Amino acid sequence: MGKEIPSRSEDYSLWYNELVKRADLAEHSDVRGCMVIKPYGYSIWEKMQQALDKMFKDTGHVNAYFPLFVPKSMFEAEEQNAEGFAKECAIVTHYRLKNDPDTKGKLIVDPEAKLEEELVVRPTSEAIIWNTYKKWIQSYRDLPILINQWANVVRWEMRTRLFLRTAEFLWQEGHTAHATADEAVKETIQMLDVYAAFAEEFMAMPVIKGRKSEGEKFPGAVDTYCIEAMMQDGKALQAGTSHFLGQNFANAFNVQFAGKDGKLDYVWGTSWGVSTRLMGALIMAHSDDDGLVLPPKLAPIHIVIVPIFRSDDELEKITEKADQLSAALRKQGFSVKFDNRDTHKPGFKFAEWELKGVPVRIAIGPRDLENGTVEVARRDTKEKQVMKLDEVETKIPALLDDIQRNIFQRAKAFRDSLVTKVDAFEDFKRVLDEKGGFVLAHWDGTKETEAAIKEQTKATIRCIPLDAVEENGTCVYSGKPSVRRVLFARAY
RNA sequence: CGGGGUGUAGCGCAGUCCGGUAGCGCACCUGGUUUGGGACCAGGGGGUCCCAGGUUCGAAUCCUGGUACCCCGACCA
Repeated sequence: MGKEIPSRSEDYSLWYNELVKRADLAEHSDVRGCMVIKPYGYSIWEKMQQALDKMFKDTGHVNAYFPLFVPKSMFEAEEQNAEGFAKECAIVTHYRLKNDPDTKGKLIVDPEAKLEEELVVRPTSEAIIWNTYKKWIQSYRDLPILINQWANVVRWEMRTRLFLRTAEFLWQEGHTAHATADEAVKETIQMLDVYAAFAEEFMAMPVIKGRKSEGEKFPGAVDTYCIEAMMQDGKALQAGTSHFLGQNFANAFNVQFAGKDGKLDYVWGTSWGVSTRLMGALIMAHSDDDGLVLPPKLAPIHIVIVPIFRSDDELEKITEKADQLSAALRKQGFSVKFDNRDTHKPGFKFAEWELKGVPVRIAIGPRDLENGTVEVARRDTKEKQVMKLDEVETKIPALLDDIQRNIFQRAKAFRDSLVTKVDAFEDFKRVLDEKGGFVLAHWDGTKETEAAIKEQTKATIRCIPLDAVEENGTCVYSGKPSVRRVLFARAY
């Protein structure tokens, strides 16, 4: 293993790939398009899951689990959705292998074990879930249904990248059913708000909430809402989506309920999800050329204590102090690692824990023992300070809070600096090429213009921001009238 | 799925053009000296050269096919 990872400015993609591997987050498996999420990476995902799961529960949702396999006929029931995903579905056609009669020790698919009906490996679960909801819903008294599931899904991607796009990925998908359109829309927006709050408060990643254009929305949805984040290379990343499904799936699966007046009506639906892609967002939003920078709220290890010693005797004395300090910090709910390996020098450990993004490092050496101090270093700014040993346990919580806040502020200042209003198409192209980031521009609302802009600039409409101000203008491409600016960017 | 590149020790790479004993750095093991920002010296272990065929006395090297990954495009969370 070399010492340095490639720098962001030299090769951003290489920096990202190397960082993911070197920080022990994930690696490519020998299965095409699929990755292994390693323990350190998975523990960050678990932190995300815990925070999100609590937010879902707090808003009245419960968890359940639906099958991985969806019969093809069930999958194709909602046509828009089926068409949208058709090109990237894995399909199970057989249920048995047998010994190859021609080659000893090899197996072949048993041609006699062909399934009556093929099974689609879920790229998303609307079909099986609405097929199930049909059995659960008769009356308005059965509504709403507010269910989430944590699951894996498969989308057969042509080109994959660790965390950002893999053939199989982990996510959560919420699927709710409501008696009125109004209630379903409120649910859609509520979950968008949950995602935005999670991104900003836990991931320390500022996001822009908005609605997708017709061309970018989820197949099968009436409206798709999203949160859009900005990465350090000036490309946007969709970090979460929340869909108002209207009655599309209820229609497709014939899910009706009797209202108070006894009349039958189709059920209104929503679905919403975030995936392990958030890991990619987290990495690209904050990390630097020395490695990961993790917000304390998602860091598996908050504080690492590194002893500096020459003799066993010194280590013993330092260990005593470190153990006391660890106990006091753990009591406050922090995760503390005492790195007492005698096989590596302190400098090596400093670099390694920086690579892994541990927010706070405490070094204790012979000088500190004499003076009753420790050296405290923060990962986000790399600043060091000497602290009285007996003050550490009271000062660390504020320091971690400050790191969490600072990471967010830094990301927000960066993001804000990359939001540019433009009115002329020449400027539009120039800003994308020279500066990158988000471009706020007027759009005439047609898919032809959207497609033409994408064709010529590689930029897509990321969203129509929910807080967009109503202002009269002319479309940056066609010159036709427009009433608000929309958010463009090149995106992951 | 199209264009380009790469696959050689755990990791990063040289060797391939021009066929002839498989190398380097890091990591690993042993011993010693070290330890406040990625230690040093000495010794040592480790290889189906991506896979399958072919050419050849002989293939990491040449030929054919396959496969995986990376970059650029198209598609997409």
